[in-house]
Amino acid sequence: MPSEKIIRIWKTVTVIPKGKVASYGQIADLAGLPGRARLVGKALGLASKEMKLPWYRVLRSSGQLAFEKGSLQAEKQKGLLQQEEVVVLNNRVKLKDFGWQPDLAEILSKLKY
DNA sequence: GTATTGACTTCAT
DNA sequence: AATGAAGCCAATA
Repeated sequence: MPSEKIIRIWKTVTVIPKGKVASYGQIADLAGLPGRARLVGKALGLASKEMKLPWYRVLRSSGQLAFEKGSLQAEKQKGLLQQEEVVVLNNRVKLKDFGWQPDLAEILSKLKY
């Protein structure tokens, strides 16, 4: 069984709005796990199969996709993002344009601490 | 119990 | 812009 922390990360990822992206660190923070960016990556890795998570909306803090350019996963992620009108160029997204800026109400209503 | 490993981040070259 | 080192800490081994 996954730990509570992992579950919380999954829930948090679910809250990312369509057409927006968030960084691993940001998700960690929102999940109440500051400094646990790497755990977010691990959580997504566990969930990638079988679950319907918008894992592809999670990027590095730089806006870079977490996967190597040209990799199967990177291409797949790019396609999924573009399906949501998110522009991906040279393996990266402009956070200035697509970065998610959550407000407190949105988080509280969907996560329920 | 210690050691290594990350779908990371930040700061410093 | 591109590395690299250090920091991070739960999960694995």
